[in-house]
Amino acid sequence: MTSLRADAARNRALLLATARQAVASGDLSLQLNEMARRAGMGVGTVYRHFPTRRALLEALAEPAFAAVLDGAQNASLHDDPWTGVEILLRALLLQQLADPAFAEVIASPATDDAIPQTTAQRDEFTALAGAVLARARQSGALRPGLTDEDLHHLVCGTAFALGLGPTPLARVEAYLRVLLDGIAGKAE
Amino acid sequence: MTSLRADAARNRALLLATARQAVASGDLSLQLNEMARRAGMGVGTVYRHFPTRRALLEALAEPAFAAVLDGAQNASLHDDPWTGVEILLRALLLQQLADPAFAEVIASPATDDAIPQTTAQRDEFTALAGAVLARARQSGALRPGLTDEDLHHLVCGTAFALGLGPTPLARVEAYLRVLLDGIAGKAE
DNA sequence: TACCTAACCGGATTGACAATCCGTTTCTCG
DNA sequence: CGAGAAACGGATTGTCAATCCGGTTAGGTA
Repeated sequence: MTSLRADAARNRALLLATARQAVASGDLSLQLNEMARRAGMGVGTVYRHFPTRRALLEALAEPAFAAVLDGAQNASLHDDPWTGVEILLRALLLQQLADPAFAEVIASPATDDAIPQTTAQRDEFTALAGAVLARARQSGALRPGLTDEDLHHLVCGTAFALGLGPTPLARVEAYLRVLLDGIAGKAE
Repeated sequence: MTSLRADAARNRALLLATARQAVASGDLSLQLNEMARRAGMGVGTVYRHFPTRRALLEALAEPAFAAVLDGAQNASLHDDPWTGVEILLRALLLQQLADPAFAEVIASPATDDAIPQTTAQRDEFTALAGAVLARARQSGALRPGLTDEDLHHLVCGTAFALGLGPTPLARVEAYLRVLLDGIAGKAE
């Protein structure tokens, strides 16, 4: 099952490219019928590769997810615990702005019907972020009383807030500063 | 137009009650066909009263909107500018948690097809909130560089973040503190 | 009360879209 | 090259939003 048939692989790639372009042009609806039309293939083909809109969404989000994992890795390697938190949260936030598909995936809870890739990435992220946050908490840089989950939610909320404005990228640093100042421990 | 015919008024009220119950039970989809079925009336009746899902949504949000206006009024009357901001933001946040319909309305931009009631409430809120925030800015209690719109978005983002967790109401104060600390001026 | 008309009601119908199913075509391996 | 597995395509079915118009009712008037 590891290797798809040649035509299947071609169609899958074409489909992903088509979907990515749709998302890039602001259409996050990812109507599978429409994707089939644009990619010039039958509806059945689309549904075989991605049984649901969500499956397609998760496949699209995969690279952004990988980028965040890189960021989390960096964060955990940095000497200063608080700087680690900054790096982690900035990476998570920036990727959500860069890729709306990723934003939707990361904001929704893990489900059993997620594709394996996504589940694995999510687990790895939880572990890495957990380490970064634990260290910061230990050092007193992080306000007590906020769980890892709280912080995850707050970053997603910040991405949502940015999305309400006309030029999210122009305001990232401002909103990020609000968040960081808000979650910092008093000892900072 | 000020006074509906008796049957029309009755149906409108019944419809609103049905929709409110649907929202309260966690169904925010507000499918107008479904509302008609549950309220025991024809689809046409529903569509005459509320031509679109959004019209119904805005009608539902009206009381919550009024409550926020009250809160904003209070905020503007309080002596301390920063306390005014706290009151304002807490009211805005709490109403979003209490009424998902209101949350959706307040998070989306003003549109021309909004019902007059909503437009009026939105305008009044903008003015009231603007006064509260201007005073706080003047006093240095508010971090510079954040517009009224930014703050509006940040509150909506916080509501969104709370909605990602299982028990929003239990974490309101924690998240609100993060937000307030984040937007406070250094002179606080 | 009896009538008239504007306002309102209801649900059959149309249109758009998601999702499935299966006969046909294409690939791959021996 | 031939057989069988895998993938393709699109007709079809089911669901839901939204419209349209013939039938019904409220409420004013004489």
